[in-house]
Amino acid sequence: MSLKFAILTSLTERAGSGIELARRFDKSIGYFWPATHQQIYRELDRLGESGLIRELPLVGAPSRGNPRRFEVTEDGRTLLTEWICEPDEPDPMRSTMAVRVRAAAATGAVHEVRKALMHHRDQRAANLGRYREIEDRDFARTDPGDARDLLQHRVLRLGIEVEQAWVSWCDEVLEMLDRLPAS
Amino acid sequence: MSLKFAILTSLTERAGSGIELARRFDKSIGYFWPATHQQIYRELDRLGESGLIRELPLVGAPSRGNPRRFEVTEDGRTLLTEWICEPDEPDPMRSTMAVRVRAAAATGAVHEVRKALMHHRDQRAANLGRYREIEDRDFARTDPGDARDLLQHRVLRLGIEVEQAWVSWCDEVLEMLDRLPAS
DNA sequence: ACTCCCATGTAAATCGTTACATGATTGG
DNA sequence: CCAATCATGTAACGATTTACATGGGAGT
Repeated sequence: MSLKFAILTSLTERAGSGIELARRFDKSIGYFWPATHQQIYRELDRLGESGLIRELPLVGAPSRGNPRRFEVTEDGRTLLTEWICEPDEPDPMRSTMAVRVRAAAATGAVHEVRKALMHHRDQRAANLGRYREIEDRDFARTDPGDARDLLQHRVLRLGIEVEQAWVSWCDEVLEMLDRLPAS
Repeated sequence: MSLKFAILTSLTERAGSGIELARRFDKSIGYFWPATHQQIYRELDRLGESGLIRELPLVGAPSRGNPRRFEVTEDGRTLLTEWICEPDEPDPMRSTMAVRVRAAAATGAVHEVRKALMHHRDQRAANLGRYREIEDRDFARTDPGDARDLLQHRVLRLGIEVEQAWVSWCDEVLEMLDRLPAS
């Protein structure tokens, strides 16, 4: 449901082609709403049919260095700003790791979950590292910046804080496992 | 992908019928892997065909107070404990709220996001309240309990810590909006 | 008798993932 | 020229959501 608006947002930030969008999803807005290029192309078609985006005119023949590019229409911009105002229902949490720990508790195979936890912890720590690099690169300025910059920074901070919470939690559980008898 | 294992876990904790599972998903394991009763019935069929669960024999005719009940087979238990050991890739984050804030930043409609944020904050706070009630009711004992209890408690703590992070983040963004000029 | 809820299910639509296809083009 | 990559797309499947259907039992 939000893919549509994630694309409108990204195209509002800057007009671009399908592949460019796919790349932005891989390293920016996709941290909060992942999507593959297949999803994106499909959604671009639909958004075009609905008149929410339009294709920019190509100067020459469509080719590798001259791909189809899209921009948001006035209708699209209007719909997006209306959507911003809607009361937001939190997306339900969905964590395989949590299910694994519950499974460990249910079966009594408590130490078997250690490998999963350590791997999970490492992945979260890597995410955290990526986010902090972005923060240092893009938001390290001492002067406040404008409202847009501040809001973008808050979103990145959300990613950082959530990943931090995960890393701490994994560490706590791993410590707890260390204190348990080897079974 | 994890629904299968969430059901196996829940049936390992206690055998039960489809509706019972649906209710447990609504107030326990579903906090970390939500599922509707339709998903659950379909998955129960598949798990039965794969021999991972089996139907308990009914004493009388199937009826309201005498529903079909399922338990995990030895194969199911084996598969579940093997699955516990697999290295766990974190499920990608997916947050409509984060996309909304990015949209607010991109369009410049920064104050329009306030209503969404406040509603989101309230929902997160309500989740937090529910989790804390469960903690007080089920995990308030001073003696440590066994390994299973400890692990279950850690999972609940994960929920609590993530919701706390969300509430704080919403408060920070709302404060930030208060300090910005009215547009 | 009427209504509500229980327990199970079917159906359709959308969303998301994985695998593969195609032509064009750039780099070596 | 050949391989790798770019840019776009198709196809199929699985997962998820939403809506509706049904037959029975419980309560009033």
